[in-house]
Amino acid sequence: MKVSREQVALNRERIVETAARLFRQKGYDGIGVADLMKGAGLTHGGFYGHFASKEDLLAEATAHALQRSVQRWQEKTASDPAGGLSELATQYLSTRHRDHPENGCAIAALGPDVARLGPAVRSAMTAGVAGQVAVVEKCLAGEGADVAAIRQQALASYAAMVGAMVLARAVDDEALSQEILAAVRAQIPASAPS
Amino acid sequence: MKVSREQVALNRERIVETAARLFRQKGYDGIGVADLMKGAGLTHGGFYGHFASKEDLLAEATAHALQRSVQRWQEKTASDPAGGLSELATQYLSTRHRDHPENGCAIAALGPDVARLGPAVRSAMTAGVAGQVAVVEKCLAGEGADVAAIRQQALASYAAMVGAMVLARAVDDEALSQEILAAVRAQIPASAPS
DNA sequence: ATTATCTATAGATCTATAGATAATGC
DNA sequence: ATTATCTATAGATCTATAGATAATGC
Repeated sequence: MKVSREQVALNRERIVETAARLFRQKGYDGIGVADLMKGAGLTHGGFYGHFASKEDLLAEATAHALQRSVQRWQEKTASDPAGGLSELATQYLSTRHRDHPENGCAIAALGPDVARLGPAVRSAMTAGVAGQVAVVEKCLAGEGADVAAIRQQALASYAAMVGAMVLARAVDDEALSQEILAAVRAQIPASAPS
Repeated sequence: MKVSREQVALNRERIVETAARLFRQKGYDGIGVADLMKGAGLTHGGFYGHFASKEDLLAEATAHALQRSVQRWQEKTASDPAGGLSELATQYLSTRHRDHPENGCAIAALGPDVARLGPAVRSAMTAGVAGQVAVVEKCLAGEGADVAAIRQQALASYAAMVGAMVLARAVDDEALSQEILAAVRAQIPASAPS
Protein backbone atom coordinates (compact mmCIF):
# COMPACT_ATOMS: atom_id res chain seq x y z
CA MET A 1 0.00 0.00 0.00
CA LYS A 2 3.01 2.27 -0.13
CA VAL A 3 2.70 5.12 -2.64
CA SER A 4 5.29 7.19 -4.44
CA ARG A 5 7.01 10.14 -2.77
CA GLU A 6 5.15 12.41 -5.15
CA GLN A 7 1.82 10.85 -4.21
CA VAL A 8 2.63 11.31 -0.51
CA ALA A 9 3.00 15.04 -1.07
CA LEU A 10 -0.26 15.14 -3.01
CA ASN A 11 -2.04 13.17 -0.27
CA ARG A 12 -0.79 15.54 2.39
CA GLU A 13 -1.93 18.52 0.38
CA ARG A 14 -5.34 16.95 -0.13
CA ILE A 15 -5.68 16.36 3.62
CA VAL A 16 -4.88 20.02 4.30
CA GLU A 17 -7.36 21.23 1.69
CA THR A 18 -10.08 18.90 2.91
CA ALA A 19 -9.44 19.99 6.48
CA ALA A 20 -9.54 23.68 5.58
CA ARG A 21 -12.95 23.11 4.04
CA LEU A 22 -14.45 20.83 6.72
CA PHE A 23 -13.14 22.75 9.74
CA ARG A 24 -14.67 25.98 8.40
CA GLN A 25 -17.93 24.19 7.68
CA LYS A 26 -18.32 22.16 10.87
CA GLY A 27 -15.99 23.77 13.40
CA TYR A 28 -12.89 22.26 14.98
CA ASP A 29 -14.82 19.82 17.17
CA GLY A 30 -17.48 19.19 14.54
CA ILE A 31 -15.34 16.91 12.41
CA GLY A 32 -13.12 14.02 13.48
CA VAL A 33 -9.80 12.78 12.15
CA ALA A 34 -11.44 9.69 10.65
CA ASP A 35 -13.93 11.73 8.62
CA LEU A 36 -11.28 14.25 7.59
CA MET A 37 -9.19 11.39 6.21
CA LYS A 38 -12.21 9.82 4.55
CA GLY A 39 -12.90 13.21 2.95
CA ALA A 40 -9.37 13.12 1.53
CA GLY A 41 -9.87 9.54 0.30
CA LEU A 42 -7.63 7.90 2.92
CA THR A 43 -8.10 5.83 6.08
CA HIS A 44 -7.72 7.48 9.43
CA GLY A 45 -4.79 5.38 10.65
CA GLY A 46 -2.53 7.08 8.12
CA PHE A 47 -3.16 10.50 9.57
CA TYR A 48 -0.36 10.49 12.12
CA GLY A 49 2.25 9.85 9.50
CA HIS A 50 1.44 13.29 8.09
CA PHE A 51 0.62 15.35 11.19
CA ALA A 52 1.54 15.28 14.87
CA SER A 53 -2.02 15.95 16.00
CA LYS A 54 -5.44 17.17 14.92
CA GLU A 55 -4.59 20.62 16.25
CA ASP A 56 -1.40 20.62 14.17
CA LEU A 57 -3.54 20.01 11.10
CA LEU A 58 -5.81 22.92 11.99
CA ALA A 59 -2.77 25.19 12.16
CA GLU A 60 -1.74 24.11 8.66
CA ALA A 61 -5.26 24.30 7.31
CA THR A 62 -5.74 27.79 8.74
CA ALA A 63 -2.46 29.01 7.27
CA HIS A 64 -3.37 27.43 3.92
CA ALA A 65 -6.85 28.97 3.78
CA LEU A 66 -5.69 32.42 4.80
CA GLN A 67 -2.70 32.46 2.45
CA ARG A 68 -5.02 31.74 -0.47
CA SER A 69 -7.43 34.39 0.73
CA VAL A 70 -4.76 37.05 1.14
CA GLN A 71 -3.40 36.23 -2.32
CA ARG A 72 -6.85 36.61 -3.91
CA TRP A 73 -7.35 39.91 -2.07
CA GLN A 74 -4.00 41.16 -3.35
CA GLU A 75 -4.75 40.22 -6.94
CA LYS A 76 -8.19 41.79 -6.75
CA THR A 77 -6.91 45.13 -5.46
CA ALA A 78 -3.55 45.40 -7.19
CA SER A 79 -4.58 47.47 -10.20
CA ASP A 80 -7.29 49.62 -8.61
CA PRO A 81 -6.88 49.91 -4.82
CA ALA A 82 -9.91 52.05 -3.94
CA GLY A 83 -12.28 50.27 -6.33
CA GLY A 84 -10.74 46.97 -5.32
CA LEU A 85 -11.62 47.49 -1.67
CA SER A 86 -15.18 48.20 -2.63
CA GLU A 87 -15.37 45.00 -4.65
CA LEU A 88 -13.69 43.04 -1.87
CA ALA A 89 -16.18 44.29 0.72
CA THR A 90 -19.10 43.47 -1.55
CA GLN A 91 -17.90 39.91 -1.99
CA TYR A 92 -17.01 39.45 1.68
CA LEU A 93 -20.39 40.76 2.78
CA SER A 94 -22.41 38.71 0.28
CA THR A 95 -25.03 36.10 1.14
CA ARG A 96 -22.94 33.73 -0.96
CA HIS A 97 -20.05 34.08 1.49
CA ARG A 98 -22.45 33.87 4.44
CA ASP A 99 -23.96 30.63 3.18
CA HIS A 100 -20.65 28.96 2.28
CA PRO A 101 -18.32 29.16 5.26
CA GLU A 102 -16.39 26.15 3.90
CA ASN A 103 -14.84 28.38 1.24
CA GLY A 104 -14.89 31.59 3.23
CA CYS A 105 -12.98 33.63 5.76
CA ALA A 106 -11.27 31.42 8.36
CA ILE A 107 -11.48 33.94 11.18
CA ALA A 108 -15.24 34.41 10.76
CA ALA A 109 -15.75 30.64 10.76
CA LEU A 110 -13.22 29.61 13.42
CA GLY A 111 -12.31 32.69 15.46
CA PRO A 112 -13.62 31.60 18.87
CA ASP A 113 -12.34 28.03 18.34
CA VAL A 114 -8.87 29.37 17.56
CA ALA A 115 -8.91 31.63 20.63
CA ARG A 116 -9.18 28.49 22.79
CA LEU A 117 -6.42 26.53 21.05
CA GLY A 118 -2.62 26.48 21.24
CA PRO A 119 0.14 28.74 19.90
CA ALA A 120 0.60 27.00 16.54
CA VAL A 121 -3.02 27.59 15.54
CA ARG A 122 -3.18 31.10 16.94
CA SER A 123 0.06 32.11 15.28
CA ALA A 124 -1.20 30.87 11.90
CA MET A 125 -4.38 32.88 12.41
CA THR A 126 -2.43 35.97 13.44
CA ALA A 127 -0.33 35.88 10.28
CA GLY A 128 -3.47 35.57 8.16
CA VAL A 129 -5.25 38.41 9.91
CA ALA A 130 -2.19 40.64 9.59
CA GLY A 131 -2.06 39.83 5.87
CA GLN A 132 -5.69 40.68 5.27
CA VAL A 133 -5.44 43.92 7.24
CA ALA A 134 -2.36 44.86 5.20
CA VAL A 135 -4.34 44.51 1.97
CA VAL A 136 -7.12 46.74 3.28
CA GLU A 137 -4.51 49.24 4.45
CA LYS A 138 -2.92 49.38 1.04
CA CYS A 139 -6.32 50.00 -0.54
CA LEU A 140 -6.97 52.94 1.76
CA ALA A 141 -3.57 54.54 1.26
CA GLY A 142 -2.63 56.78 -1.61
CA GLU A 143 -4.36 60.08 -1.05
CA GLY A 144 -1.77 61.42 1.34
CA ALA A 145 -3.81 60.79 4.45
CA ASP A 146 -2.13 60.19 7.79
CA VAL A 147 -0.58 56.69 7.91
CA ALA A 148 -1.90 56.10 11.44
CA ALA A 149 -5.42 57.16 10.45
CA ILE A 150 -5.32 54.83 7.46
CA ARG A 151 -4.23 51.90 9.59
CA GLN A 152 -6.93 52.63 12.14
CA GLN A 153 -9.53 52.78 9.39
CA ALA A 154 -8.29 49.52 7.91
CA LEU A 155 -8.47 47.71 11.26
CA ALA A 156 -11.92 49.07 12.02
CA SER A 157 -13.30 48.22 8.57
CA TYR A 158 -11.84 44.73 8.72
CA ALA A 159 -13.28 44.14 12.21
CA ALA A 160 -16.68 45.32 11.01
CA MET A 161 -16.60 42.89 8.09
CA VAL A 162 -15.66 39.96 10.32
CA GLY A 163 -18.27 40.88 12.93
CA ALA A 164 -20.96 41.29 10.29
CA MET A 165 -20.26 37.80 8.95
CA VAL A 166 -20.32 36.20 12.40
CA LEU A 167 -23.61 37.95 13.18
CA ALA A 168 -25.21 37.34 9.79
CA ARG A 169 -24.53 33.60 10.14
CA ALA A 170 -25.66 33.25 13.76
CA VAL A 171 -28.91 35.15 13.40
CA ASP A 172 -32.07 33.23 12.55
CA ASP A 173 -33.81 36.08 10.73
CA GLU A 174 -33.04 36.52 7.04
CA ALA A 175 -34.05 40.20 6.97
CA LEU A 176 -31.88 41.13 9.95
CA SER A 177 -29.01 39.05 8.57
CA GLN A 178 -29.06 40.93 5.26
CA GLU A 179 -29.53 44.25 7.02
CA ILE A 180 -26.32 43.67 9.01
CA LEU A 181 -24.35 42.85 5.86
CA ALA A 182 -25.72 45.89 4.02
CA ALA A 183 -25.07 48.27 6.93
CA VAL A 184 -21.38 47.39 7.08
CA ARG A 185 -21.14 47.36 3.29
CA ALA A 186 -22.42 50.94 3.22
CA GLN A 187 -19.78 52.06 5.71
CA ILE A 188 -16.69 50.67 4.00
CA PRO A 189 -14.97 53.75 2.60
CA ALA A 190 -14.52 53.84 -1.16
CA SER A 191 -11.15 55.56 -0.73
CA ALA A 192 -8.88 57.07 1.91
CA PRO A 193 -10.43 58.79 4.95
CA SER A 194 -10.08 62.57 5.14
CA MET B 1 -32.51 12.77 47.67
CA LYS B 2 -35.58 14.65 46.61
CA VAL B 3 -35.38 18.39 47.26
CA SER B 4 -38.08 20.99 47.75
CA ARG B 5 -39.89 22.56 44.83
CA GLU B 6 -38.16 25.81 45.64
CA GLN B 7 -34.75 24.12 45.62
CA VAL B 8 -35.54 22.56 42.23
CA ALA B 9 -36.07 25.99 40.75
CA LEU B 10 -32.83 27.23 42.31
CA ASN B 11 -30.95 24.20 40.99
CA ARG B 12 -32.27 24.77 37.50
CA GLU B 13 -31.25 28.41 37.63
CA ARG B 14 -27.78 27.47 38.84
CA ILE B 15 -27.41 25.01 35.97
CA VAL B 16 -28.33 27.75 33.48
CA GLU B 17 -25.92 30.24 35.03
CA THR B 18 -23.10 27.71 35.20
CA ALA B 19 -23.75 26.76 31.58
CA ALA B 20 -23.79 30.38 30.44
CA ARG B 21 -20.37 30.81 32.00
CA LEU B 22 -18.78 27.55 30.89
CA PHE B 23 -20.13 27.56 27.32
CA ARG B 24 -18.74 31.05 26.76
CA GLN B 25 -15.43 30.02 28.27
CA LYS B 26 -14.92 26.64 26.62
CA GLY B 27 -17.28 26.62 23.65
CA TYR B 28 -20.32 24.40 23.12
CA ASP B 29 -18.27 21.24 22.49
CA GLY B 30 -15.62 22.17 25.03
CA ILE B 31 -17.70 21.26 28.07
CA GLY B 32 -19.80 18.15 28.68
CA VAL B 33 -23.08 17.67 30.50
CA ALA B 34 -21.34 15.87 33.38
CA ASP B 35 -18.95 18.77 34.02
CA LEU B 36 -21.69 21.35 33.63
CA MET B 37 -23.69 19.56 36.31
CA LYS B 38 -20.62 19.20 38.51
CA GLY B 39 -20.07 22.95 38.11
CA ALA B 40 -23.60 23.48 39.40
CA GLY B 41 -22.98 21.08 42.29
CA LEU B 42 -25.14 18.24 40.94
CA THR B 43 -24.57 14.85 39.34
CA HIS B 44 -24.98 14.48 35.63
CA GLY B 45 -27.82 11.96 35.70
CA GLY B 46 -30.16 14.63 37.00
CA PHE B 47 -29.64 16.83 33.98
CA TYR B 48 -32.42 15.39 31.84
CA GLY B 49 -35.03 16.12 34.45
CA HIS B 50 -34.36 19.80 33.81
CA PHE B 51 -33.59 19.97 30.10
CA ALA B 52 -34.47 17.96 27.02
CA SER B 53 -30.92 18.08 25.66
CA LYS B 54 -27.57 19.82 25.90
CA GLU B 55 -28.55 22.03 22.97
CA ASP B 56 -31.74 22.99 24.80
CA LEU B 57 -29.61 24.16 27.72
CA LEU B 58 -27.44 26.25 25.40
CA ALA B 59 -30.55 27.99 24.11
CA GLU B 60 -31.59 28.85 27.67
CA ALA B 61 -28.08 29.85 28.69
CA THR B 62 -27.72 32.10 25.64
CA ALA B 63 -31.06 33.78 26.30
CA HIS B 64 -30.13 34.23 29.96
CA ALA B 65 -26.70 35.74 29.25
CA LEU B 66 -27.99 38.10 26.59
CA GLN B 67 -31.00 39.25 28.60
CA ARG B 68 -28.69 40.25 31.44
CA SER B 69 -26.36 41.96 29.01
CA VAL B 70 -29.13 43.94 27.31
CA GLN B 71 -30.49 44.98 30.68
CA ARG B 72 -27.09 46.26 31.80
CA TRP B 73 -26.70 48.12 28.53
CA GLN B 74 -30.10 49.73 28.99
CA GLU B 75 -29.33 50.85 32.55
CA LYS B 76 -25.97 52.20 31.51
CA THR B 77 -27.35 54.32 28.69
CA ALA B 78 -30.74 55.34 30.06
CA SER B 79 -29.81 58.72 31.54
CA ASP B 80 -27.17 59.81 29.03
CA PRO B 81 -27.56 58.07 25.65
CA ALA B 82 -24.59 59.54 23.75
CA GLY B 83 -22.17 59.36 26.67
CA GLY B 84 -23.57 55.95 27.56
CA LEU B 85 -22.67 54.53 24.16
CA SER B 86 -19.15 55.79 24.59
CA GLU B 87 -18.86 54.10 27.98
CA LEU B 88 -20.46 50.93 26.64
CA ALA B 89 -17.98 50.73 23.75
CA THR B 90 -15.06 51.32 26.10
CA GLN B 91 -16.14 48.47 28.34
CA TYR B 92 -16.96 46.14 25.45
CA LEU B 93 -13.62 46.82 23.79
CA SER B 94 -11.57 46.44 26.96
CA THR B 95 -8.83 43.85 27.58
CA ARG B 96 -10.86 42.85 30.62
CA HIS B 97 -13.73 41.77 28.38
CA ARG B 98 -11.30 40.15 25.95
CA ASP B 99 -9.68 38.09 28.70
CA HIS B 100 -12.94 37.01 30.37
CA PRO B 101 -15.27 35.55 27.76
CA GLU B 102 -17.07 33.62 30.50
CA ASN B 103 -18.74 36.85 31.63
CA GLY B 104 -18.80 38.54 28.25
CA CYS B 105 -20.75 38.90 25.04
CA ALA B 106 -22.35 35.60 24.00
CA ILE B 107 -22.18 36.28 20.27
CA ALA B 108 -18.46 37.04 20.35
CA ALA B 109 -17.81 33.84 22.32
CA LEU B 110 -20.27 31.48 20.61
CA GLY B 111 -21.29 33.02 17.27
CA PRO B 112 -19.88 30.36 14.91
CA ASP B 113 -21.05 27.54 17.24
CA VAL B 114 -24.57 28.97 17.24
CA ALA B 115 -24.57 29.30 13.45
CA ARG B 116 -24.18 25.50 13.23
CA LEU B 117 -26.90 24.63 15.77
CA GLY B 118 -30.67 24.36 15.69
CA PRO B 119 -33.53 26.88 15.68
CA ALA B 120 -33.95 27.13 19.47
CA VAL B 121 -30.37 28.29 19.97
CA ARG B 122 -30.32 30.54 16.94
CA SER B 123 -33.60 32.16 17.84
CA ALA B 124 -32.34 32.91 21.38
CA MET B 125 -29.24 34.47 19.87
CA THR B 126 -31.28 36.50 17.39
CA ALA B 127 -33.43 38.00 20.15
CA GLY B 128 -30.29 38.95 22.09
CA VAL B 129 -28.59 40.53 19.09
CA ALA B 130 -31.74 42.48 18.24
CA GLY B 131 -31.90 43.73 21.83
CA GLN B 132 -28.30 44.89 21.87
CA VAL B 133 -28.64 46.62 18.51
CA ALA B 134 -31.77 48.38 19.78
CA VAL B 135 -29.82 49.83 22.71
CA VAL B 136 -27.10 51.16 20.40
CA GLU B 137 -29.80 52.57 18.11
CA LYS B 138 -31.44 54.42 20.99
CA CYS B 139 -28.06 55.89 21.95
CA LEU B 140 -27.50 57.22 18.45
CA ALA B 141 -30.97 58.71 18.09
CA GLY B 142 -32.00 62.11 19.38
CA GLU B 143 -30.38 64.68 17.16
CA GLY B 144 -33.02 64.46 14.47
CA ALA B 145 -30.91 62.39 12.11
CA ASP B 146 -32.53 60.08 9.59
CA VAL B 147 -33.95 56.97 11.30
CA ALA B 148 -32.58 54.69 8.59
CA ALA B 149 -29.12 56.24 8.85
CA ILE B 150 -29.14 55.80 12.62
CA ARG B 151 -30.12 52.15 12.33
CA GLN B 152 -27.41 51.56 9.75
CA GLN B 153 -24.84 53.21 12.00
CA ALA B 154 -26.00 51.14 14.99
CA LEU B 155 -25.71 47.87 13.06
CA ALA B 156 -22.30 48.77 11.67
CA SER B 157 -20.91 49.89 15.04
CA TYR B 158 -22.25 46.78 16.75
CA ALA B 159 -20.76 44.52 14.06
CA ALA B 160 -17.41 46.27 14.42
CA MET B 161 -17.45 45.72 18.19
CA VAL B 162 -18.26 42.02 17.83
CA GLY B 163 -15.65 41.54 15.10
CA ALA B 164 -13.00 43.36 17.10
CA MET B 165 -13.59 41.07 20.08
CA VAL B 166 -13.44 37.90 17.95
CA LEU B 167 -10.20 39.11 16.34
CA ALA B 168 -8.61 40.42 19.56
CA ARG B 169 -9.15 37.02 21.20
CA ALA B 170 -7.97 34.88 18.27
CA VAL B 171 -4.80 36.82 17.57
CA ASP B 172 -1.57 35.74 19.27
CA ASP B 173 0.03 39.18 19.34
CA GLU B 174 -0.78 41.45 22.23
CA ALA B 175 0.08 44.66 20.38
CA LEU B 176 -2.10 43.80 17.37
CA SER B 177 -4.89 42.67 19.67
CA GLN B 178 -4.95 45.98 21.50
CA GLU B 179 -4.58 47.92 18.27
CA ILE B 180 -7.74 46.27 16.90
CA LEU B 181 -9.73 47.13 20.03
CA ALA B 182 -8.47 50.73 20.00
CA ALA B 183 -9.20 51.22 16.29
CA VAL B 184 -12.84 50.26 16.66
CA ARG B 185 -13.13 52.19 19.90
CA ALA B 186 -11.98 55.33 18.09
CA GLN B 187 -14.63 54.89 15.41
CA ILE B 188 -17.70 54.47 17.60
CA PRO B 189 -19.53 57.78 17.20
CA ALA B 190 -20.01 59.80 20.38
CA SER B 191 -23.43 60.90 19.15
CA ALA B 192 -25.74 60.72 16.14
CA PRO B 193 -24.20 60.68 12.64
CA SER B 194 -24.67 63.79 10.56
C1' DA C 1 15.08 -2.46 2.88
C1' DT C 2 12.27 1.23 3.55
C1' DT C 3 8.03 3.35 4.43
C1' DA C 4 3.10 5.14 3.40
C1' DT C 5 -1.03 3.40 4.20
C1' DC C 6 -3.91 -0.05 5.94
C1' DT C 7 -6.75 -2.69 9.70
C1' DA C 8 -7.71 -3.07 14.34
C1' DT C 9 -7.99 -1.44 18.83
C1' DA C 10 -6.82 0.89 23.34
C1' DG C 11 -8.44 4.13 26.35
C1' DA C 12 -10.95 8.03 27.14
C1' DT C 13 -14.46 10.64 26.27
C1' DC C 14 -19.48 11.96 25.06
C1' DT C 15 -24.98 12.24 25.30
C1' DA C 16 -28.74 10.06 26.99
C1' DT C 17 -31.38 6.62 29.67
C1' DA C 18 -32.81 3.08 33.26
C1' DG C 19 -33.77 2.09 37.66
C1' DA C 20 -32.70 2.94 42.78
C1' DT C 21 -33.00 6.10 46.55
C1' DA C 22 -34.87 9.16 49.76
C1' DA C 23 -37.11 13.45 50.98
C1' DT C 24 -41.16 16.39 49.94
C1' DG C 25 -45.92 17.41 50.01
C1' DC C 26 -50.58 15.67 49.49
C1' DA D 1 -47.49 8.59 46.62
C1' DT D 2 -44.82 11.48 44.10
C1' DT D 3 -40.64 13.01 42.19
C1' DA D 4 -35.78 15.25 42.07
C1' DT D 5 -31.57 13.50 42.25
C1' DC D 6 -28.55 9.75 42.53
C1' DT D 7 -25.59 5.63 40.68
C1' DA D 8 -24.59 2.93 36.90
C1' DT D 9 -24.33 2.00 32.22
C1' DA D 10 -25.55 1.59 27.17
C1' DG D 11 -24.01 2.83 22.90
C1' DA D 12 -21.64 5.84 20.16
C1' DT D 13 -18.23 8.67 19.52
C1' DC D 14 -13.26 10.61 19.78
C1' DT D 15 -7.77 10.91 19.38
C1' DA D 16 -3.92 8.33 19.06
C1' DT D 17 -1.12 4.08 18.53
C1' DA D 18 0.46 -0.76 17.31
C1' DG D 19 1.50 -3.86 14.05
C1' DA D 20 0.48 -5.85 9.25
C1' DT D 21 0.68 -5.12 4.39
C1' DA D 22 2.51 -4.12 0.03
C1' DA D 23 4.61 -1.01 -3.29
C1' DT D 24 8.53 2.18 -3.93
C1' DG D 25 13.25 3.23 -4.53
C1' DC D 26 17.96 2.21 -3.18
